[in-house]
Amino acid sequence: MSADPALRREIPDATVARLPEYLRTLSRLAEDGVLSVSSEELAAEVGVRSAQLRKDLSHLGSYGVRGVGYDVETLALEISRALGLTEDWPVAIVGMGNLGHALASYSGFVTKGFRIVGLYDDDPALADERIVGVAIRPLAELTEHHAVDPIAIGVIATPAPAAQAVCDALVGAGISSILNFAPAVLSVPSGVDVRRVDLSTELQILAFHAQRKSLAAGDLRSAVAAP
Amino acid sequence: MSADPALRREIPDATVARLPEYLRTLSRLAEDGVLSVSSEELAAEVGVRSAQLRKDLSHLGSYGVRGVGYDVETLALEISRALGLTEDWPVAIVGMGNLGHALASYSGFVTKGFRIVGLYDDDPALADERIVGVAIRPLAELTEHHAVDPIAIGVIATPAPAAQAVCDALVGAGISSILNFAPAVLSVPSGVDVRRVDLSTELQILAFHAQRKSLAAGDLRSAVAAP
DNA sequence: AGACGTTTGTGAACCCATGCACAAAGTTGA
DNA sequence: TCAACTTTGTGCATGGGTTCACAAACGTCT
Repeated sequence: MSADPALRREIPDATVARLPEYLRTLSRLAEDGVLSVSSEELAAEVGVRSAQLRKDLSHLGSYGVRGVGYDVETLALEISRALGLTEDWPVAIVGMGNLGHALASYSGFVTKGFRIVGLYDDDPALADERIVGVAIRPLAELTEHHAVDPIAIGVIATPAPAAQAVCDALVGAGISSILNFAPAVLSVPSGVDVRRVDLSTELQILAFHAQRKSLAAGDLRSAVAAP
Repeated sequence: MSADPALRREIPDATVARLPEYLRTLSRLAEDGVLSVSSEELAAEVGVRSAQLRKDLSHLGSYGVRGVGYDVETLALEISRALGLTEDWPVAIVGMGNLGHALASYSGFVTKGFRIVGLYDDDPALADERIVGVAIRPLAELTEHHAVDPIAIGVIATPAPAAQAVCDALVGAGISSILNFAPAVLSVPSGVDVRRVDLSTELQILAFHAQRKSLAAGDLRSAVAAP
């Protein structure tokens, strides 16, 4: 009777960030032949509180059955729909160094919905190499390519100094969703969505906590000062 | 007169997550010969509000000068200290497929403080290959290696099904900081710190927002229901 | 020396996210 | 059919994080 809440209500960012994890776990359960899960069980698998899981799911609609739990198949489908994975998302990768190669051949990349349609690099040494059936082309051909076969998401896998120029090229071609692996802050017009994945940032955060642990563990060299 | 606040106070997680970005930007400014920045300028570079930057920095101590700003060199050093980057962090990578290779040769990896001391993979085809001067060894040698030349951080770059076993091996050897690139939730004893980086999660979040944008942009097919 | 302009550091208000606890709703079994 | 049990969906309280706004502190200029 009521419209799909995923299209009408606002889904909090924190929830959206967890939906892929729920979906992945549900897919695994489905493969294992599990038909139904309770919020308690699923939450335990994913590593969150059951109340949080239920509240997250409530933002997409009411797909559970009280006293029973959630149908695995149905819930997976509804999360896929909410995330937009029932559509097809053509992806282009710019920068085919080590990281670009790894991304292009990463199997998890090709999972539902995502499809690599373009690989770009200006290095002539890479020209016309093919990865997963897609040729590597110079970046200048991006706009032309995009006009023929539209790209929804651009992935930047270049060194940091080139990232802003590549980003400008992507935005200029009309791409408004960008995943940036370069350690650089990109400035983009409003309406363009950038997410950054940064290895060294993650390492530094780990280092911070490791340092905290080692200091807490009775390393009294640091107790330099007193009141 | 007072002790280093970084060692006495608690630094919020949200702040810690931003410190690497501040540090990177400060390093770039230092290279460009900039001696001093205001919170307003630095915040603009990083893409945060100046009040947030000041509050973040206030957690490490009081290193600014009112009416002037922050000394670039000093602030970079203090952030490095807070993050623990004045120490040396030996890193091991497990899983030398495409991603492992890319990580090992990633230049940003070797930046201050981090040093690759071990590469592991059980595939005999990779045995004794060397990357950046480090040999690839079978995972069974991890514990022995760790005893001789301690490893602070373990990086998991294997396929998802192998991730938990690798994680158990790392934890068993005594490593308590883990960076996980496999799309799997790892269960670890308390005291072990795991951070996950997942490409397909990031893509799915982008897809969600892209879908939202296209729905909002006058795509009225979806306006199915009305009161 | 003193007034003025600038910028930091932080108290206070707001906002979002998490976790608790329970009523509502469904199933199962007698 | 009805009672007992299970599990969802959610109102409410709690806690962190972000932003505002301003007093305190510093340099500069006269």
